[in-house]
Amino acid sequence: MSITIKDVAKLANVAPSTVSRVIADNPRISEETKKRVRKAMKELGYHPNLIARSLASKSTSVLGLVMPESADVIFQNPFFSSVLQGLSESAHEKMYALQMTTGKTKEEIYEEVVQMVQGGRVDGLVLLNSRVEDKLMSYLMNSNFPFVVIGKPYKNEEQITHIDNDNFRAAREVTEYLLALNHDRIAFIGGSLELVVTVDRLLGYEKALRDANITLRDEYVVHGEFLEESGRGAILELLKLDEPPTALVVTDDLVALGVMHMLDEMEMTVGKDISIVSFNNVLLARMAQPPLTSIDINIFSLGYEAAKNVILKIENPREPVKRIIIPHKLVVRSSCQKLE
Amino acid sequence: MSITIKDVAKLANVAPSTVSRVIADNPRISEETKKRVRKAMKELGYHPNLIARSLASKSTSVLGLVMPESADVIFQNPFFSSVLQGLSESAHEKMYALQMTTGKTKEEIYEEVVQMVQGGRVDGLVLLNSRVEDKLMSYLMNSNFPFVVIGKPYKNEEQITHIDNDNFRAAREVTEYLLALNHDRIAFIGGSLELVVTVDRLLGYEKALRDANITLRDEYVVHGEFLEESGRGAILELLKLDEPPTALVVTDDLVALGVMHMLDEMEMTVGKDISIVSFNNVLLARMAQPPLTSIDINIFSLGYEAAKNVILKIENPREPVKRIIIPHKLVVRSSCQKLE
DNA sequence: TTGTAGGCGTTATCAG
DNA sequence: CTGATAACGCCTACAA
Repeated sequence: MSITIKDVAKLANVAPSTVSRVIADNPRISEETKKRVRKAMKELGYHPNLIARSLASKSTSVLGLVMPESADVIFQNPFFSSVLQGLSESAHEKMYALQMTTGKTKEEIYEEVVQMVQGGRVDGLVLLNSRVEDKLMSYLMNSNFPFVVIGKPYKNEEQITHIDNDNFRAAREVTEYLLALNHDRIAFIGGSLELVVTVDRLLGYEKALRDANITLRDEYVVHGEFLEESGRGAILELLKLDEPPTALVVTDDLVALGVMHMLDEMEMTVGKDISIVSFNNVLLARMAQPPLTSIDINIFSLGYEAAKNVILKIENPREPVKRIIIPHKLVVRSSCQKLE
Repeated sequence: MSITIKDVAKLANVAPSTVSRVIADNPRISEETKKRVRKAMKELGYHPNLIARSLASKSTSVLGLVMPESADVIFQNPFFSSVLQGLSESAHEKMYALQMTTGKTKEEIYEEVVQMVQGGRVDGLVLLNSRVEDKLMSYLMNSNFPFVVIGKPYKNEEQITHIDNDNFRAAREVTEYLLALNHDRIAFIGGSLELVVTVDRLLGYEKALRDANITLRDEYVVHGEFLEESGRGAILELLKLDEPPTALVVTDDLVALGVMHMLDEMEMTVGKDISIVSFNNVLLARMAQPPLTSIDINIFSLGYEAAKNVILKIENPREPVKRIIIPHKLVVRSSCQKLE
């Protein structure tokens, strides 16, 4: 039997409602009684029952994090940790707690989210939008529940607040970087095409080539998972070609690492025999051998801004829809060489 | 205004309490009314209010994850992702949600935990026990609240259920492995000595040397953070010695990577000029150049068993204290060489 | 400035 | 097998 507001009230010789008001720091309570009540709280070691409070006030101060389907892939990627760190820091500043979904399939996650939302367990959601997630988003839009997505929503882009990089431009820039190094046989190794981020980056790559009057070749574009394994398969295909590429745009550091490993087994030297640029600039990029030139997309900020913006939405339901673009930056290391 | 149990009751022509019983699948309700009630729930799109349920039943089906202080270090380490994945999977199987602390300092985290516990927000806790955390643990023990720790508690080991590896033995084994390769100048690069895991591994290392009749040298033992940077500083010190070590036992893959990087800059070849074994066997170990020989400590299982065992404690308050040892395994790759 | 009373949506206890 | 009714602990009109 734990200490309730009534126990405090009794000890302080006031009504329970007064105690409640003191907790909320209601200005209409005299300083004197506030002091008395606070003393009683201390004495009894009182801590408010957050559940009861939530029930009465219909708000929880909890943020939900919706993991993408096939979460095992994301758990492997350092990207996730950094987003989480950003979310955590932001949530903490605004005194929100963080709760995450644990489901694996799309259906499980959908059910979990509905439970969270209808069950009143969270005040808002951050979607780690990986796959196209139609059903879930339309549900949330219809129920008018506060949420933001990290990445670009597959559709209804104009009606959903989202935090993203300008992936199109970033990809164009890295490709132009390679072009400036005199490469013209540049291949693209991407994640699943179901992901908007992959598409954006692919388009940026294509745009840069087209602007440079270089014909696009289908054989130069391959796809896989955001995992190290997929990099290995991809590179094999590319090197079998009659005119193998001299440079690679890889959409993820982890994949790039797989590529490099494979290349190494084939006795090709990255930064000499072949050039690589990749995306995300996680710790691995710096630690790779040779260190990878990579686009830093500021992952922490993606998370930080995401949490900040759901909270904005929660606290002001008429907060406008926003599209927040986190800046990126090319970090040049030594995985690329200038061609003569 | 959302659908409540009363609305369902009205539509199904029963009392609210009956609806509640149907939700709980109480066997004393006739199949027929169950069917009727369920139909009504479907029709109205009813979802139970979990907050209200929690208030009435005094249980939340939520697990709390207590992050270590200075969480930024752990966020950088792939170790964390894997533990989280294990926790998530286990929690999901038992239909528990997962909520994590977001505080940064020891004090903030303590306050957060007290709020969670007294506030009734979680049914149990998993402590990612990094630093010595006296105050928090004694609070939890005194309040008799269900919790387990991942790693070995600094004290009260016999009274706290914890999930750990046999780090002493693991360290002894890797050291013996190096000894078998004819190394006798073996150094130890460890994380903070405040961490029990570091101490255990150091002791194992020392034991192996002593058993082999090799004198311990203080200069051969250096410490840092569980971060890549600390590896760099550590190795510099060691190589300045008159008799620099020929082999290194490093307590974390990330640190080992830092070491390797530094070594590389100094034009020393790992696996030839110097041998390295490390701990954890995260993805990076496999991807390193050369691939790192590392002790696989089965991180996923640490998380999985942790969640499983708090839940056991929650559901049976008289569950005995347990010490669960997750098996480890030396994964030999190519970072070590046999000395002639 | 403070107290009273009703309600938040469930579950649990007791009757019947 | 089912229905009232009283908690659960807090918040918030409305009164005083």
